[in-house]
Amino acid sequence: MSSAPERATPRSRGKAARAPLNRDAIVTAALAEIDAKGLEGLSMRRLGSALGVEAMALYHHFPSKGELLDGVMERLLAEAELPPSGSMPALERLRTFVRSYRQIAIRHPHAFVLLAVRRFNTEAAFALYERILDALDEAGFDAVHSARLFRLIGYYASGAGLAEIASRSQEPDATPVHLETFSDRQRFPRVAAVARYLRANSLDAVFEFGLDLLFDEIRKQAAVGKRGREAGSGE
Amino acid sequence: MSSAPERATPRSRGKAARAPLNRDAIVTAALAEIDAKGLEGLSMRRLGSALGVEAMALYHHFPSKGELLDGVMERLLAEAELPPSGSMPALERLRTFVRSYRQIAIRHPHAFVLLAVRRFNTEAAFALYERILDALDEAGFDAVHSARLFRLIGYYASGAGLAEIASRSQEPDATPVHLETFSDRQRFPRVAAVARYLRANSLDAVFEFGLDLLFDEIRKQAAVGKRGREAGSGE
DNA sequence: ACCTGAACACCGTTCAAGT
DNA sequence: ACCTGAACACCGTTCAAGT
Repeated sequence: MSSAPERATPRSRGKAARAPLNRDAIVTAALAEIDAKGLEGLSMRRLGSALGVEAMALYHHFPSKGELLDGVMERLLAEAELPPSGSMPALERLRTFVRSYRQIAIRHPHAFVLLAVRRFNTEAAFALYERILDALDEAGFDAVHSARLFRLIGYYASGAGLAEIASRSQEPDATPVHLETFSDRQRFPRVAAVARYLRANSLDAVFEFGLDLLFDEIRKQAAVGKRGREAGSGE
Repeated sequence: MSSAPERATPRSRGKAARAPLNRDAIVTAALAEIDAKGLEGLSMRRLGSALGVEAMALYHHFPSKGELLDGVMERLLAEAELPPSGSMPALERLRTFVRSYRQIAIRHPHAFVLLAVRRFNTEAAFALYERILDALDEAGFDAVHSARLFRLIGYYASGAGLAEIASRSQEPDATPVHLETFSDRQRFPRVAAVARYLRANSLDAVFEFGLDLLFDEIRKQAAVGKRGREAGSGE
């Protein structure tokens, strides 16, 4: 989805007649590059030549690689789905959000690391925060509990996404022991016994289990103690 | 506390009379470098000169920077505390583990990212898995539920650790909007209302809240449905 | 306004050589 | 066995210059 970069001239096929760059087009190319070659595979020089331009041209649109990566984060975040108020109960909307957040990791395993590691400091991130906190408010939670559940949901979504990446992708330069194929029953019998349920193809079930557990508890909290149940050590 | 690197000669003070390098000493220096200057600040060249050696000497002990980073991960993991069986109830031991895992993030904010982003493929990681799964077994869970709770606990621990990093450290190259000082009540009123409970100094309370919520639910599962309650879609 | 070219100060890693 | 030196193929970014 999201905005397609507009081509100014109809004759933009040779690199001579290229339309002028813009931030959207650069972010699109950067995400494609990361998806294809990994986060380490993105360099300003390679990105430039993918766009038919010298690397230094990019600095006219982004002051640094860091801000370009923030742009990629915003693009990823735009793939998160939080249904509008009224379409379904608040907690169901949040559940949908967490599911869609995990899907970002599955669709963009290399780029998702950015969401886990870099600060969310962009406008789009704050707009998303606002909507999540709105849903928690709608579910009846006060500021203290909204903050706590916001964090809890975030921890789970982030951890689940990272687990997808770790389970499905291979770090080529790492020590060669693999959970997927693990079977040393002598030394790690418990790991061997459980390994088959830890594999990547079990992650869907594991994720839904955890999500149910979390939201069951959240629902209970919403029904019982919400609004005004102070619980110390706020600041 | 882990092994101190042995100095072979008593007269090792000039760089001429340096004791021969070993993996432990290199990992110690690498972690110190990461703690001091961040993950991007670690280069084989700088690490070499910190050890009084050419960068290329390190390749005699580690085949690549990736395997060195695996060594740093093992060192970090050694700081995780999982009390021995019998010292306290199994679920309390796991709770202690999650708390200590978060402390790794607080002590080593830059290096912790490695634990979140790289695969755990080392011996030490598998040994830790084994002990966690042992505790879950002791608490009465079968293989399916052990796997699910193993993941759930991992997601929470990982997410909580990353939140510590994101909240406390500053990415200098990022877009300059900060939650810590946020107060745009016009555009993001809910964020503004909750911001004070999302700040870094609230994270202790938030973490303990989530931990209680998680382990309350885990305890209930252990009491009721454990051992043999199959729940579909295993493989 | 938008982009280029050269340069600066770096990277990880290979490879042959030294002791 | 352990380390060095030179080299290769890269980096992000600055700066002056071009159109």
